[in-house]
Amino acid sequence: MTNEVTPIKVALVDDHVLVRSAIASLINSFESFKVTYEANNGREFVESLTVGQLPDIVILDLNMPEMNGHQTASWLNDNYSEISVLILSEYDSELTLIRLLQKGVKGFLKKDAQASELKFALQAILQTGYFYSNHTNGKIVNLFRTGQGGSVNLQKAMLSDQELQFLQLSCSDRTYKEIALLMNLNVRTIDTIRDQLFFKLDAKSRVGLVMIAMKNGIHTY
Amino acid sequence: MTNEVTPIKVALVDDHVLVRSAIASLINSFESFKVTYEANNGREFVESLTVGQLPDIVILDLNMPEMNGHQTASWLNDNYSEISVLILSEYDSELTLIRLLQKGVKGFLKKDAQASELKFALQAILQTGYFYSNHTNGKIVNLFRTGQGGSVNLQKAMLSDQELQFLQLSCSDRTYKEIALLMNLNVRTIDTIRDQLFFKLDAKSRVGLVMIAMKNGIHTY
DNA sequence: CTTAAAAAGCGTGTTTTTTCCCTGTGGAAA
DNA sequence: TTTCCACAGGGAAAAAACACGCTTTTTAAG
Repeated sequence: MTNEVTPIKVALVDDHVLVRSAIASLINSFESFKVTYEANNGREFVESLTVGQLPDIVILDLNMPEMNGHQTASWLNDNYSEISVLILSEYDSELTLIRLLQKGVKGFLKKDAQASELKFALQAILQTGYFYSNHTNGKIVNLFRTGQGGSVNLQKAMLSDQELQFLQLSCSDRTYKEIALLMNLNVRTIDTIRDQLFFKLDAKSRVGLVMIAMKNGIHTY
Repeated sequence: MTNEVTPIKVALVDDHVLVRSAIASLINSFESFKVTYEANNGREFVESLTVGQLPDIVILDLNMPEMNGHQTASWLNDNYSEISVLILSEYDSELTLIRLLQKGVKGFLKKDAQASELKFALQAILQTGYFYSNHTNGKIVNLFRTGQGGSVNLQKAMLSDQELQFLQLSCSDRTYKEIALLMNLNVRTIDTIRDQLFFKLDAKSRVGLVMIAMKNGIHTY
């Protein structure tokens, strides 16, 4: 069991202050957990980090100004790999899930989770080292979960930078011709990238792609 | 000033337990406010209402199972119009804003608001009777805000049931032909409805429409 | 009630965009 | 070598977007 004298120190990084301060008081109500850091974004958090008072777990939102969840997870992985990272996002993280895993992220939780799930996730990360919600779907996560193929299929399942950029640019009124221009590619190549995404994401049309992209917070505002 | 002996009673209706219990403790930290009801959806809330202990303000999420925010606002407007309703949604509410206003809703707030905004919104509703965040955009809200035309333009700005249904059905891989079949309309009529929505929502393509629909939580999961 | 105006619905047709074939090259990796 | 894959091409069918016009229904006004 955890030591009651020195509670687990949790950091919260999220620009949605309403939700953040709310989650903070929820975590403080958990036995043996205590929120010791609160920040509006990655930069703010990184700058406030004090050696000797490092948190045990950092709860990160993905979409933040200045320094987002991806960047913060990378930085933590490089500088303080002993700190566990739990992603708490508004969106699914399927599309960039493998990227985040490579950055050492220990778990994922969506903001519409139950309070008990958050507590369970925190405990699971401490005890087993990881927590993966089973509320995800889609080809990618299934590939990952069923462990079909080691590293080769993971590369297949993972979206390339190009594919991500294409997805992002697709979330607009732009035609493929315009997207091709922006990406310095031939329209035919765009065809190939699109078809590849149709397969990877189980979509049948651009509208389908855009919906998946938005559910994953890929779109730019 | 508000009476400190009898605090303002607030009800919270939201199926995102994590966020809800979090917001509850936040509101309880506000001076002269107290959360007296918590429910996972409209039905649960309505059934738990006890005469003599009615809340002063109900904070409603829009997307809930069993009985959603629209339905709950309607019911409250019909049965307990003395209770003020504040919509606290994950999404923009532009598309159905006027509908909600007609149901007597007193204010709107998005979940990514600052904590201080929530407090301000609650106080504003008590003192002035309403609170409208200025973080909304789009043709509809601007029409409403600038007061261009009294009731005629409001009808124009408001989306019809048909338009809403079309928007919802557009969020899929369906072709317009299939949507026309589902709505018992000719494909040409679908053209008209689409073009009308292009105008009302400042969109230029179906992808644009779908993005607006998703930002407003119109899509079915 | 009558009439004008507005809107909703539907038709024909055209242009643009999207989607889907199948093919081929050049480079990197097995 | 052989295999894979990013990239690119031609061609064609389907879907989306746009134009114009013609009824019927609804609404508003006199």
